Amino acid sequence: MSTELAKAYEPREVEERWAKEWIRLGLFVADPSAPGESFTIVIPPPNITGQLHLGHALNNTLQDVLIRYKKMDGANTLWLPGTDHASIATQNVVERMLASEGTDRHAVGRERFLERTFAWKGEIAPYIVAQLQRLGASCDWTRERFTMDEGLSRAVREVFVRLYEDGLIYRGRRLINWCCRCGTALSDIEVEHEDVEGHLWHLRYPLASGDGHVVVATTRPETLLGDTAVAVHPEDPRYAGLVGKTVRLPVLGREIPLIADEHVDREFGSGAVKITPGHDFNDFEIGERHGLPAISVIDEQGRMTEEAGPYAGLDRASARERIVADLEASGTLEKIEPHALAVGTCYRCSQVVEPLLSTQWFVRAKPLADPAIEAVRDGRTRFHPEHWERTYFSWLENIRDWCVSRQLWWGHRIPAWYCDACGPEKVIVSREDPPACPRCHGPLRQDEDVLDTWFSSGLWPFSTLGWPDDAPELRRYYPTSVLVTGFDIIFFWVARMMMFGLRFTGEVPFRDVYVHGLVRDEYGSKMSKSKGNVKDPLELLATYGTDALRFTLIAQSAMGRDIRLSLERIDGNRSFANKIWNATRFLRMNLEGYRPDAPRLPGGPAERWIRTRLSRTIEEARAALDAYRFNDVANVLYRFLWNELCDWYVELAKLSLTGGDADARSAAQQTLVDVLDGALRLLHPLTPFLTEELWRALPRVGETPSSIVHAGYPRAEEYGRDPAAESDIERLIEVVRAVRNLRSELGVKPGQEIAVHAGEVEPGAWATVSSFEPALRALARVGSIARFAGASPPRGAAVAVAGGIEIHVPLAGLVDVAAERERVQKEIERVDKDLVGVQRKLSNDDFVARAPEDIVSKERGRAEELESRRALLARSLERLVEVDR
RNA sequence: GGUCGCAUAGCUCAGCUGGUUAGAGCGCUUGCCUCACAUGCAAGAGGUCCCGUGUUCGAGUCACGGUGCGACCA
Repeated sequence: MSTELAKAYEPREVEERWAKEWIRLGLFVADPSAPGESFTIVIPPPNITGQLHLGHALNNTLQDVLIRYKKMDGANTLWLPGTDHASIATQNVVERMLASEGTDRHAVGRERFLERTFAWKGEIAPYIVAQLQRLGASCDWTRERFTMDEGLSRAVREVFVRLYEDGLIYRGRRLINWCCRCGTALSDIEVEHEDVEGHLWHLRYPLASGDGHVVVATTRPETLLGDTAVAVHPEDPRYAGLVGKTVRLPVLGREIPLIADEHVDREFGSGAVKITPGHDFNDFEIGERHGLPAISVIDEQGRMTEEAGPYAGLDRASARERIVADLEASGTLEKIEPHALAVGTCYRCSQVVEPLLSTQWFVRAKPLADPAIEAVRDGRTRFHPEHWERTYFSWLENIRDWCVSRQLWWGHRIPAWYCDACGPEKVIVSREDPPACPRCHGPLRQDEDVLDTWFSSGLWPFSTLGWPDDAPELRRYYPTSVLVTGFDIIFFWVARMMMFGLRFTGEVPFRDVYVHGLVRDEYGSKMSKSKGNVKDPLELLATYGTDALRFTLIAQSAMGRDIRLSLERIDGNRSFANKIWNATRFLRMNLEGYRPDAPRLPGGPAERWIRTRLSRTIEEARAALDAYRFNDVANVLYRFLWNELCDWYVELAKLSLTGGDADARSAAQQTLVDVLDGALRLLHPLTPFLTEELWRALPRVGETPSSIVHAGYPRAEEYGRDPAAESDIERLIEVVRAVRNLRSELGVKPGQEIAVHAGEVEPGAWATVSSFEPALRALARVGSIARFAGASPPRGAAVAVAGGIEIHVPLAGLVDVAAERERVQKEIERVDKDLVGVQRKLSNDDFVARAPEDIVSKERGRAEELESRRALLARSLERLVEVDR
């Protein structure tokens, strides 16, 4: 209290101090036994692959807003933080490190590789936590979790075993997506489709009978070696007589059948397609239907297998070149056309993915998906904005079995064991590591593979709370209240959490899902390292301050929209922080004689007005927060603090503070203190650092609480409502604006006082306006304001109508009359334009007859007002003409 | 090919269940270092609300069609 505030807000020191202090105070440590309604958020755990980006900044800012709001409002809150092991992504990072050291994981060995990766995690996780803390994230840091923690790993095992026991997990040989670079299977959604300009090769497959050929079109000629049929549409007249015959496969000479299948697209190419069940998902299904063999001609390294005959050992790309050349030489190649196609690529390394036959573990998805669909249909979980549920449904309704095994080392090892003596079919799946084969007591070999990262992420909302144990945290904080996340992981994560949550806890994992947009650059492009348009959040924090960045992200978070982050906007909000800082500074400079414990005085209209405005603002802010309308919260608070409190109340309060009336001074001081107190609390969830610092600088009775968080979220009732004061001050503001406008347009010098002659347009307006004479003097440099008698305003005056009065400013010596005439003429034209619109409405009988009464009378009132204004301006114009004569 | 979203001031965007004079920030113009703040104060200019049709007394807002952009799925 004793030290003065600096002239401008310097965020850095304040942020560093409070980030530490909040943790030291244990402000956000959850207590399951404490009272209050539970409000829980589990953090979308950042991957331990590196530093956070602006998407994380947005995601965590929004969560923090909700948690701080609920915490202040008395809820028993828990925001549980943590990190994700991100098996494939993290393994790639560590493998790159090894590569730069000239070695690789196979040389290092599994055990040392895992040690190395845990060491990496040990470095990165604290760094991520520090970044979140820097952002102001009010997580319960004592409960930080990591997806590979012991407890969470136990949950993973429990789920795997139970699903296996329930027949929902099985091991099988099927076509899967294989990333040759990462050396692992991927699930369907881990494959991204990239549009590329490719080719369509038209190939002649001779009929085995020797009489002619069939032309097939393909985008992947090298897979021809694995063809086991050629398919046409059953109703395609071009091939009517050929179905059932056989064709001879070029190069290899294998005889394969010509079959008919309804799924063949007659429009594609020649209408005949080669069927390669071993390397194409559609072909695999056709193959199943027709009992065709599946041949693998490409292996896990992306090389041609022995089945590929003369091409064995070549990689996919060179095999294609060679085959095309050979086909051309043999006259098999009819033509090549350019063709756009979507190739599947690995979402972690962007290499082209190869469909391969492989033995993997699968989760039977449908029985899990159905309850997850139902829970959203009946509203147990709601999406905000709602339309995201369509995305959710469309995926779950078409879900296919989920390949969960990964040929990686970093992750949860699959709890399955094999006994070489008893044979590969005898699989043992167990919660505990089995010591020996239960049949032959021989040694067991654990499955080498790990589980898909999303398998453990799917358990996050309850595994972090102690499940499968019956933990107090689980009882108190589950189901969680809201999940805040980006739409890009609705499939990966949200849907999986729903499936697992319902299956294993019987309840939805969260009541609400708030889906925010992506943070893009100012041109709307996705930020990506390859484009080089990534902005480092830490850099932005350092330049503009955390609160400014947070406020900007919040203000831009309109439901259902991406965020284009512009530096200008952050800069503007840096000014906003400075503005609030200075308002508080102003208050502290005017506290002399202020007694915190003195009874509150009612104050004048200005005091009652700003309290009313705050009360309404509180109501709006709360409603917006409750509905996740983050941008509305930001806008409402910005407007109140800057455009009402600073622009008007502080200016009005200056009069009372220096006017010599002790009560008026006290009332102004009290109001400034109370309103600022409420406004800072109201704003705290958005800009925690600034508000915490300033709030503690307010004078108060007794000891200052350790944090603004304990001060309660403002309630509208705290500030009361006074509609009369509200309309009076609005009147004043209108008049001040009108006079300033006249001054500006007339080019009156800023310092020069002017006389105002007023006439009353609305009954009672004069009494109100004239009572504000000191304010008019201070805010509009009105030297004197007097009511003119009857209907005889002064000659040669500029005129305006505002706040229910006519305002006449005599021009004598101020301005040239011709310019003023022009101004009035323009004003008349403007009024005319509005008047025409209103009159057209009123002359429409349908409107008068059918529109609601209040709308019609509103329009009538407007017409009257415009007409009288027009008449006034016209008279004024006449008198200006007279002056000229 | 299917689905979804977006199109409003020079730029970035608000505008809920159809009814005000269509708003904000930045930028721009003009004037001010007025004793909290030049990260400021005051005033101002700037819009065929993408196009068309329809529903309605009334459409930026609702419906349908089109155009353009983006995303997701196949």
